Amino acid sequence: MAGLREKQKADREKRILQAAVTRFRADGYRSVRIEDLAEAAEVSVGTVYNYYTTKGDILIATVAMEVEEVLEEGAALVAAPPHGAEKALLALIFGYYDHSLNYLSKEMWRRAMALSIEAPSTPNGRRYAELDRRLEAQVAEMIGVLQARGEVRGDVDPEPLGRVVFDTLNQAFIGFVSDEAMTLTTLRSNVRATIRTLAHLISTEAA
Amino acid sequence: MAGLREKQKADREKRILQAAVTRFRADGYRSVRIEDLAEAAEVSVGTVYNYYTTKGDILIATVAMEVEEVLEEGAALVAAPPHGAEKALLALIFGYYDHSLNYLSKEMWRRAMALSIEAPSTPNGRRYAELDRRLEAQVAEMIGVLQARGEVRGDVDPEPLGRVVFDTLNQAFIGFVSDEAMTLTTLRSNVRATIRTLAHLISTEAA
DNA sequence: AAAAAAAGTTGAACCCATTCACGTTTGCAG
DNA sequence: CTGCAAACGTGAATGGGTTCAACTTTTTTT
Repeated sequence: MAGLREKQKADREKRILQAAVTRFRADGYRSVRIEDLAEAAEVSVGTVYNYYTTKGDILIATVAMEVEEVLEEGAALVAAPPHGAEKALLALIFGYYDHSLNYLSKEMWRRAMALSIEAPSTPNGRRYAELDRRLEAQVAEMIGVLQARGEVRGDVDPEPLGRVVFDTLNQAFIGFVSDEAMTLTTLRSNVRATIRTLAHLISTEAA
Repeated sequence: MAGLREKQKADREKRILQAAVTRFRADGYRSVRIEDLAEAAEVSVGTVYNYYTTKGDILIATVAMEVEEVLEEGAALVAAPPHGAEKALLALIFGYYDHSLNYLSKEMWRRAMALSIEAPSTPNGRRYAELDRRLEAQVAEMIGVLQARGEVRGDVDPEPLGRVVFDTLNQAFIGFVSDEAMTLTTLRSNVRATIRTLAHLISTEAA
């Protein structure tokens, strides 16, 4: 299991990914050449391609790290959401947003999203789609919890609703990364307006 | 106005766009080289770049043609929507969908959408975003009409609701073009499920 | 109508992501 | 410990979008 070869492989992969996270953020995804990464990771260009099938693949790997963390934080929130549909949904969504620039720049997000649309059937595309699916499921799960608590109308199915909420937060996020000047504060405020309307519709009449 | 130079310019641009629509659909966006388009349009590679700043730009021009037509058809529907929120919204959305493959293949849509996300601040990206904005506004407009007719609850703002509906139909469409095997029938049925839930929430209680 | 300016065309050169034929290292059998 | 096979690393070559300096054509000026 832990032969020399295995160890070297793990080492090289880690060095490449590390170089990618650093350089992509520092110099921008586009302007980093594979040759730069190879140099920083002390391997050859060919070797980079031995570990990642495309440049975009390296990016997806870093996005995946980010989203995995976000999902974990989200799970904690879903276990005990704040009271009220609006507050609870916004807490979850803002958690996603606030975390989103930890490892990734807006440019990196744009490229990653573009990639997932453009090449959905590649391993990378599938991987990104899978992350989206899990985020969507988490939103639906939270709606289910709120429903069980009697804070959301019982006559709606959490699954399509989760999709609607996810599509909304996702599209707002695309708007955010598409505009270099937009702050997280503005993003939050944009999405709050939309979610408020939705929350109003699905809340039990108590409001 | 109609000097020789103007005429030649219009001619060349039309030939390039025509070549693009034809070749992109026939051979796939990716496998068509700029040199191919240049040859088909009887100009040089450099001239193609004189009319369109990137390959993606040529694509956006064809997408724009398609969406302009769709908006026109949509306007007719908005003027006199079918009765009931669900029916009316679905009629509008299905109109969009049914038209979508007239000039464009799924691959072309994927690339165009990816482009709009990846390069939102280029003229092309802006242009695509503008088309999205107009589609969204049209959905909101229809909701407004339904509200005026008393078929949609008066206590909701059509604008955020239009955004939610648009985000939903857009995301479903992305799912459609991401899966070469998916039929329009399946797309319709997917979106029907989600829109039904939304329509249920916003309809006047009469239901 | 000749000359100069303006506008547009051209295709070879450039840049990079990606590939691939070849060399090197590791694991393992004898 | 030796030698072979498999796995892996290497970097020069390839392909295609994009750029740009030189050349043509159209328009304007005199």
